[in-house]
Amino acid sequence: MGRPRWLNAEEKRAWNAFLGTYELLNRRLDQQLKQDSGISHLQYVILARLSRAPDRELRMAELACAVSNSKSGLTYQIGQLERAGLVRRRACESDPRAVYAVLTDEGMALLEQAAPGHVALVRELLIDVLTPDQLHALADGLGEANRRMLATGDPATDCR
Amino acid sequence: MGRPRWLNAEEKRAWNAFLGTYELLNRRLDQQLKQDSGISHLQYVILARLSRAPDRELRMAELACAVSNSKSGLTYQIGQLERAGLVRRRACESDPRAVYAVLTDEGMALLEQAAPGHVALVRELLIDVLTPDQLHALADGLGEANRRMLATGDPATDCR
DNA sequence: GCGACTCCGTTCAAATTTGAACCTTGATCG
DNA sequence: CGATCAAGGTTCAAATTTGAACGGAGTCGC
Repeated sequence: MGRPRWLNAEEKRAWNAFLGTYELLNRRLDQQLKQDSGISHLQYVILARLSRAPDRELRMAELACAVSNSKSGLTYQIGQLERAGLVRRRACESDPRAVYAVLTDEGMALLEQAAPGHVALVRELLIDVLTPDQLHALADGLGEANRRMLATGDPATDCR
Repeated sequence: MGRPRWLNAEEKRAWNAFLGTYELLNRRLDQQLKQDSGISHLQYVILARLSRAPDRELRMAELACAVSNSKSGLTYQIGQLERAGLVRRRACESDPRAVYAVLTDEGMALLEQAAPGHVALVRELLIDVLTPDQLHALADGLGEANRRMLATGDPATDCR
């Protein structure tokens, strides 16, 4: 391996924009969701993921992986959501070790109430700011980066 | 305002890829930096930002803004970095309220030691995965989103 | 000079995240 | 069977983040 290949100006620009956009965006989404619906962005993502699953339920490990969260982190969040009545835990009949997180009707209702404002903000702050070409490039490029990291991921490391 | 404009398939793809990539990437960078250099990704970003500043120093508020962090969060991190000898606080002579965070020689040395591996991983996981067109689109698109959020930001809200 | 504001950075308690350790089963192999 | 190892979730303590105060100074208009 030779000398480190530093980032050139455009690469730096892209990298900094990527980091900055995420931080800013995540914070705005968090604030809006908390204010309007009393849940965090992470909780929204969890509820949304469950709502798309068959029977609106998913196993803990699978859900953790789907929202790029750790096992223990998910245990905590599901605990919060359960206390709020938005999610319910269900034991798996075939495998005693497994636990399903199930979206309740209340959870679905909250999600439907929160979604319009959330999506509108995502549009305003990111999606609608991009040109169609940029949107496409972002979907392709980041999609590929995503795929590679998932493929490379140390499987022992929580899927994270 | 009419019915909510939901995200179409490509928009969803872009949005999910964006969120997922950040989560995965940030975690990998964190692990690598902790393992190789004993600092978190956030701490790396702070040190790196300081290293680029005139006299390697920046005021707390400015630094907080530059790394998209909260004031109290930065106070904490600078405390940690100071304990480790990587950063030092300096009072401002002209304004008694102001505090400068200064990168020490040790901090600079650590940064220089950490940088090659860090940059290599950023390349491997993101930059080098993108085509030149995608890189350009990302820099432009996310740069613009970034700019707008900074412009829109409630100035009272910590600059976050 | 006074009052009303704002800015700067810190402090504090509460909420969340992290990572390792742990407890239960499954699965696999002799 | 019995041993070993991996998988699935939870628990726990420690580290970090959050957001709302707070205290001390500047600033501005009057």
